[in-house]
Amino acid sequence: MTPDTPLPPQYDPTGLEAELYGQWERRGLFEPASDHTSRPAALPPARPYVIMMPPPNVTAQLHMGHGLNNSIQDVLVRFERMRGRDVLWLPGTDHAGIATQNVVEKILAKQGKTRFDLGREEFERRIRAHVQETGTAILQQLRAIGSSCDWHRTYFTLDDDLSRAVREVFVALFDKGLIYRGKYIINWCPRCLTALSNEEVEKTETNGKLWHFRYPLDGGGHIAIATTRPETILGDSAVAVHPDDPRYQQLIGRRVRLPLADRLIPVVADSAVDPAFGTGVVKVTPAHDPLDFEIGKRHQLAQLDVMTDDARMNDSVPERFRGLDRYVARKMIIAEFEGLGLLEKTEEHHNAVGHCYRCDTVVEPRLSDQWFVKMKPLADPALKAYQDGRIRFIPEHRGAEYAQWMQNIRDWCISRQLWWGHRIPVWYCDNSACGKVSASRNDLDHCPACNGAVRQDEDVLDTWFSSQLVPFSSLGWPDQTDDLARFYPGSTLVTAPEILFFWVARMIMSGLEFMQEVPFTTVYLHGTVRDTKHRKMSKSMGNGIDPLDVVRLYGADALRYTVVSGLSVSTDLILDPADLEASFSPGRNFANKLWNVGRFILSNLGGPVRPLAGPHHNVIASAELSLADRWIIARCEDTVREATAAFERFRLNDAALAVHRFLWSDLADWYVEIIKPRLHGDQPGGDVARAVVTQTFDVALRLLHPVMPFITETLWRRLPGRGEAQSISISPWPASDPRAANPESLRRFGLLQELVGAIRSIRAEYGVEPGHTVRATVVTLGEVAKTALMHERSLVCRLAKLSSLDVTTRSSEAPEDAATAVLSDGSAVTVPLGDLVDKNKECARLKSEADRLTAAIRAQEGKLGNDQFVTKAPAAVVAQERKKLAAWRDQLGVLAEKRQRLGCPA
RNA sequence: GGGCGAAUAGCUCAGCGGUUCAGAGCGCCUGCCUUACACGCAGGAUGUCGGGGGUUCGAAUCCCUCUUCGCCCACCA
Repeated sequence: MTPDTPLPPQYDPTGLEAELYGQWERRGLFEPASDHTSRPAALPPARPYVIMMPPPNVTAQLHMGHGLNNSIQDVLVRFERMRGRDVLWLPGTDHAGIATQNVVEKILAKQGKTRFDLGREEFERRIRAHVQETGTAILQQLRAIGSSCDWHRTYFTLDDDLSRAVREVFVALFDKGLIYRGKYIINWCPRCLTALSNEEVEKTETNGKLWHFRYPLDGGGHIAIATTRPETILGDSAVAVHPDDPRYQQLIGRRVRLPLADRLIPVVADSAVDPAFGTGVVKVTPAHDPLDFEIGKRHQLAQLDVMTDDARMNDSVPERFRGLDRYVARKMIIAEFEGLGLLEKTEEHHNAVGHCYRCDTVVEPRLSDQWFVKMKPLADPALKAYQDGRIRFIPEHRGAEYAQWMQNIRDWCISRQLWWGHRIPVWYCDNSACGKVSASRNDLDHCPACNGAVRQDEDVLDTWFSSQLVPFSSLGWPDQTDDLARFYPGSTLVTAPEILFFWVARMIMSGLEFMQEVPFTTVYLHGTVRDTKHRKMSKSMGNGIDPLDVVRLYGADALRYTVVSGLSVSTDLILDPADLEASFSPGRNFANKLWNVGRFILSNLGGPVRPLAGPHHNVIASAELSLADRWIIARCEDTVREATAAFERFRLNDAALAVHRFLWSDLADWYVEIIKPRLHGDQPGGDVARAVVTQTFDVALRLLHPVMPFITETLWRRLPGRGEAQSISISPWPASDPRAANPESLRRFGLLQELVGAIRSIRAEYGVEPGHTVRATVVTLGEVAKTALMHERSLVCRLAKLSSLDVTTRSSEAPEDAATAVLSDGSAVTVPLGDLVDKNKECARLKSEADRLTAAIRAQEGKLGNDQFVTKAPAAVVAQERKKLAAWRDQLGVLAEKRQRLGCPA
């Protein structure tokens, strides 16, 4: 669409948005280059504004969560760009180890194959091919919603550069003694066949059972234990009681015969046992429970692993259990205990069971050799950064969560038994006499100690190990690049609270460790997108909304407006997947309204617009300005201040709504209506009106641009003196100009609006035909108000459809039989009844209304006179019915009074 | 089991530490195709601001308590 094409009456974003985005991108407007001559002078501080996109999974499709997150980021980015900051918004994708591997394994499964059939190299190749195919989709989709990222700096966490950073970090931490390998209880996903970090386990409250079993004591008698996981009984290597528990003193040191397994195990005393839980006796299974593991260590107990990788019973258990799934084994074990008369009782018990965050399988605590990062030394500075105020959270209370996690941090299990990811850069010497373990930045082909053969660790690193580095790895670190110097640290991080610990906290820790500075100063955690039942939107639940559908049907601007105006700090965004119209039509309607105000203004400019005086882009009060002119300028100024402050405080909804109110309620509904005659030459002041409307509209477009970039760009370019060569996205942010503020005009015009509204109200109440004019008299409280109103008499007459307007300070001059309304300044407006109603028709109408009411009152009286109703119905209902009756009686009184005043026949 | 947040019109939410704060959008009702817009214009109805108690001249707004939702954390087997 060229600037000369006439604008159609309905805004249609189709095609237009993509075209504009292409132009912006081609012109490099989203790059932080400083050579845009048209870029406004930077406001202090001149530090670049850097925002780091939470990297979506490389194979992900855009969903509403992305839509929300990126809309917010883009609003902030565009706002700061217009304010003259050197802006970098760095986009990227995450290789998402487990998730991506799962996707490709699923595809393989359809062909009846597993990754083991293909072998590691071939499998990796397949994943790469898959990523290649789908990998750019999501970044392309981000363009569709207008995200103004710098696509030249796009990163992928498995890129060579970023992989180099990963090795650097691993080796540095290893050398510092902060990375170690060891055999501990870790969370194992029996479906993904890998270890998980604590954060990757989602605890869900489940209604389970607590079984009480009897273990026979060696030498007679028995002892009762309680467990939620009978299948691990076969791995028990002791029974523990609290050392001070008087009930069990004599048992300590004795032995019990473990049923089914038929082994003798000791009764030990350990203060980790809670005497109040269950029977006060706990079975100790060091290989399958973290607490038992600790107890086992203290008492040198055997660690007996009874399960396979995929959570079936292994060969260390009696033959009849071997190969059974853990839950089948559980049932069988319970049944056998029962058969032996050793099941004492079964209690209902609810506890939190861990699930894999990728596949939702119940996680098995399991003894395993894994790599860990010692977190305490990294967490302490990160906690301090928050306590010192170097990092702030929005909303603030999220900071407490962060602090709590940092204070109770546990070591991070970073090895994953996957094939898709950064392979752990550790080589083991095959020479058993040497056995050196080397972490290395470069691949090793021989042992640095003994020169013998080496083999690399088979495992890969947790995806988040690389994600945590992107604030600097994406800028070229470990090299000291110009980008790194210029853009680290960043400014704001915008993300969902779900990944506060996965990602945000770890970025802060690694940033402090390797860059000696926090990676960003503000963490804005926004809400979650939910459906009308407040369930989180997700593809698997089938309650998702595809943002691209919304873009197609309503436009990206409508999507962004909906999201931004509907989300306040610390609340969730509720959308109805079954009714897109309800959710997104307000945004579309606003875009269309804007479009039509724009069309109207543009088509009435009639040539070059005379610029008004003033250094800023706001127009300044001058003698030629009418009350309405001064009012809209003052409202515009208020809106500039309000929107700017709101954006600065992350209150994007407030900003959006402020501009919405200005454009729709003030500019369109009042100001444009008021200046129509002036524009059409019926009244003087046309030039002034054109100048004022153009400049206030220009300001409003710029204020709205961060939220609705496409439509504002389209309209803005058509304003006088502009063209395709210019872009609103790099136009200066509207400056506040104190001279434009005008409380007196706001007050006066407010009264005028009230007056017009009051007269319209009266007209509507009496059902006056739209084309019919009436007379009105305003009684003001003083001469000042009278004079002021006299100035605006013709305006009020037009807006309220009056044939005449008298203004007086004497109430005696108001008509006797009249409808009256009192305004907030104490003045009163009256309209003679004779103008409002046709006497005969009105009398008839009042009569019939009164008759209807009388009948209703009789019926109601009957109802309330009925004892059955009064005694049987709920008190609230009776009260309500009584209230109704009273209201009708009052109404009847009012009607009677009206009839009397009109002089209707009785 | 700890910690935190929320409860305001039928729906989604504002109301930013007391005194034009009882609001917006959607929905609903009435009337209008008024030469920018029916994705619109004008007018209108609706809430003892979750329950109870307290502080105060005055509270949706501050304090206490209860109820109901939601989130985070947690090795009670």
